[in-house]
Amino acid sequence: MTRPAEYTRNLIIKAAVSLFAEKGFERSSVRDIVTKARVNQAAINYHFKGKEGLYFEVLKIAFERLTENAGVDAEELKSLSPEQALRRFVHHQLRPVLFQDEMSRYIRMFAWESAHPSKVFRKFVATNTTSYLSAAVDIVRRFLPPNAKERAALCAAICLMGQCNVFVRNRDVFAQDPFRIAINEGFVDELADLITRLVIGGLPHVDTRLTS
Amino acid sequence: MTRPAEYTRNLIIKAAVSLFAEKGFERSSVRDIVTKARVNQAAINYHFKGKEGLYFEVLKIAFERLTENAGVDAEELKSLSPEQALRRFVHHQLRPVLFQDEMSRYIRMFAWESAHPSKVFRKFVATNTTSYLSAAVDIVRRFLPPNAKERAALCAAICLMGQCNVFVRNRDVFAQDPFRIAINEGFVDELADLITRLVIGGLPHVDTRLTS
DNA sequence: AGTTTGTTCAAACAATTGTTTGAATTAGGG
DNA sequence: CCCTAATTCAAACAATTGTTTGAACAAACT
Repeated sequence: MTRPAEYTRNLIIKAAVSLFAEKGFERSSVRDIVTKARVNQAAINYHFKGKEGLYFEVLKIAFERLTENAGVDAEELKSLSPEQALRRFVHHQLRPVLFQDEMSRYIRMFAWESAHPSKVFRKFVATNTTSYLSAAVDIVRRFLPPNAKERAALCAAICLMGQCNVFVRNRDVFAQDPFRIAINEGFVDELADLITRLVIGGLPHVDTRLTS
Repeated sequence: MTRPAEYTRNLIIKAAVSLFAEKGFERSSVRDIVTKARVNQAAINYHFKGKEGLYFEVLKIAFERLTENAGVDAEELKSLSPEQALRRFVHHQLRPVLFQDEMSRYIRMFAWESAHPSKVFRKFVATNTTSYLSAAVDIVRRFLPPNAKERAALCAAICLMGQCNVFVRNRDVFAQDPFRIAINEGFVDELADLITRLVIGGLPHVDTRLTS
């Protein structure tokens, strides 16, 4: 073998994560990916059975890494106060606004998916029993009235993610003309604080009507 | 002239609004549009100088209609209590989850843009002095501490829109498997109530730090 | 050494995209 | 009635997309 297969696979995955995070799945072409990975055109189809296969693999990796190295661990969650847990979570979600590290790229990928889920992603969440929202649901529920319906917690979690994601996706838009927000560490801290306060203040007032 | 030009233009615009609302600008092909409008392939380029020209026209119309027939009018706003105004606004934003009328389609188009602004849209907001966020900013500000920075109001408005938009865009996703939310009038009412309470409860706690 | 197996590569393929072309058609003004 | 200008139309174009092909290649096993 000219070059170990594993090596090429990793090159492709690394390039794919970078591009999928930057512009989402649909807007990333296989030619962009193979160019960035410095591998041959046909490599993606050989190793992953096509672009969608590659994406599925990437999603799997991202989900694993994110759950094992989440902002809040399942047990750690209980040791934290509800507010601390929420604050940590929001910070974690807003990470990709600022940083370009591995975790940020994964979060950003999911942010794109939350805007417009791809076919592959839907298949992915169908096979993965653990919802990618469950962390948010757990965190949110501790603020809700004890008799709040499960569905209310789900909707509140979706709202929470929506608020964070809009900033993650549109990072560069807000940096530009009509807004001119300087995106730096200070801004992210304050934004995280704003969202945290918003949610903490609001959640207890969510009533229990949402039909389950 | 075989058919009045105005007539064809309107056919195209109507079909385009429908498709842009359904899947967004990029995912709507000119062939889909001309098929739906029952006009010739070249008609879009003849009447609008290309797909982007058509979209710009559609955005202009949508923005006009939405501002003149907004959920809350600029003067009407003052006559309403802050809570009433917010509630009306949220309901208005959530409309396309349920209805398929003209206004809903416009709102849905902007919801797509809030997920990933197109080149055309950025040019559009650049030429339109009135921000498409200004209504949300006005509504949100009345809940903020009086000394809250302008930027805090902007961020809070973005959060508000983000919460509504995520449901508008993903309407059919939430209706399906992992969630199975029955999307009906009752659900939308309760969702609007949830978001309204969230925001009302949270906004007063937003502090004034956000650097301007 | 020779064969097999796994991997890379350049090229071509088929499908889809937005746009252009040039002739055909139609309505209105002289 | 004819001529001009506006509009429609079928066809082709150029560019981009994801995928397939078949030869070339390198390592491992017999």
